[in-house]
Amino acid sequence: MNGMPNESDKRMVPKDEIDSTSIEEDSSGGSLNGGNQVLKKGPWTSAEDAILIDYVKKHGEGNWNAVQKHTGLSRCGKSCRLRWANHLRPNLKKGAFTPEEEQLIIELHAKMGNKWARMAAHLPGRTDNEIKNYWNTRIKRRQRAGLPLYPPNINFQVSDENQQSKNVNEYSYSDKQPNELMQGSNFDIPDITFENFNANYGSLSYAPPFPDIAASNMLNQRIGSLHYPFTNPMSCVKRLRDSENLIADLHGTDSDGLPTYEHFLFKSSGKIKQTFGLGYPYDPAPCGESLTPLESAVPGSHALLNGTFSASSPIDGTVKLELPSLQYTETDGNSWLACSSTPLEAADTYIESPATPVSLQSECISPRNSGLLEALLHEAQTLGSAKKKPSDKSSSSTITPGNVAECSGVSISEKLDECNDPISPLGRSASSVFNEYTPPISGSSLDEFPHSMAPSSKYASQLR
DNA sequence: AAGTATTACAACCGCCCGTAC
DNA sequence: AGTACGGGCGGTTGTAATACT
Repeated sequence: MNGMPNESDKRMVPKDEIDSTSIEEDSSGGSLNGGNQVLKKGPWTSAEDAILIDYVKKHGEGNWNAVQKHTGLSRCGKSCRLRWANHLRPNLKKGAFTPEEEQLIIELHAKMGNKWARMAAHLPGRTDNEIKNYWNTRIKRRQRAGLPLYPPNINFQVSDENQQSKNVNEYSYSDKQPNELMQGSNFDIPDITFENFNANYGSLSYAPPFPDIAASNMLNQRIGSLHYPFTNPMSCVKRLRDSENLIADLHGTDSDGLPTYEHFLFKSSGKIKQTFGLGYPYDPAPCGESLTPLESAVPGSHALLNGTFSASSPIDGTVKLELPSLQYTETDGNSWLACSSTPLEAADTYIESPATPVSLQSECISPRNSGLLEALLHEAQTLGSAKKKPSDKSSSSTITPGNVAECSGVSISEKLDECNDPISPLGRSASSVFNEYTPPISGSSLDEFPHSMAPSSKYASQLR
């Protein structure tokens, strides 16, 4: 953003467009409209911009299809609308997002999910597209960094009216499309706040403790379908509840000192459950589908046992990954879930590259970025490296979904125990789970990655 | 230092949906 | 009911910047 030239100063203009002396003459990528006039596609020229601006000044916004008629502009109405909305309209704020804006985006995304336009309404001068692009790059960056999407101190506060009539166990989101629910009249955006976000700005501590990341990623991948489908808050809660049952099933109790999921996932209350259930029906594998704990861990009984996720066997008919509206795994920097990779990352691990190892090396902070995100990433890296140093034996530990491993000779369960996270939802249960369900593997680091287990080229490059 | 590969970002397009007529 | 239009969003592409060899 910062490094990019201002759109108005230096637009990307195809070569075949540069020499164009007339917009009417330019037919790059065009198509015929009803009047057999070639509608131009591709980047707008300054001349076109001027025409459009002039038109809007005279006629106002709207009726975009009339632009072509009135001005002779060889652009379809929609193209005019987008151009105006995203680039030409006044009060557009260009340039990098400020830390405050970044924070707000995170907060809004936690509330709304991928409702870019609605988010843009809260960010004066910003467009939905701009926010979307920002978010997508942020997602990618944080995925690679192994960081959770949301800061730990995100606080989900759901107003009472959001609880309404539904019991947390009653909701059904599998029979509704996301938009139906998101945009439905009954949908209320929960009050989500970043508790002490500003105060903690410089001391965010939600970064995954890196010595644990391998194990936790294995956890993701083993019992990890608990994580994978966490593409929406509701599913997350439900899955957490399922995982709670998992623990109970595996250990006969869910009360052996372990905090409830709500406890460490939400600072405020469990009210969130119902509301988000209405708002985020993206879960590809609704927990209500009565998967047994083991089935949850091994959807389709084949996805995880061999460590590979079969795209041909979507958990619930679709594996399309919706950007999560919430990542419940990161409410507490010390939480077990936070010490694991992000759900999205887990999902990515499954979907994008089943053999993807998870590197502990966080992406370096981009010098082109500044502000909140950088602070978060930097903090994560700092903490990660700090915690990684003392024992070092798990440094650079990587895992593959197909190989729940002993990293550097340390078993996963041991690593989990090392994690020794008192507030882990699984606590030692996690290691027990591993003991029960994970075969030993070898391999210890990304560098030592066997060729056959090498990450996809895409990820390999990203992990560099 | 130069060439190449990768990444980040901006911008556009296409599909879909809701609404108004 | 059908159509036109506006709007939302996911996906894709092109370019500049950066990293790597």
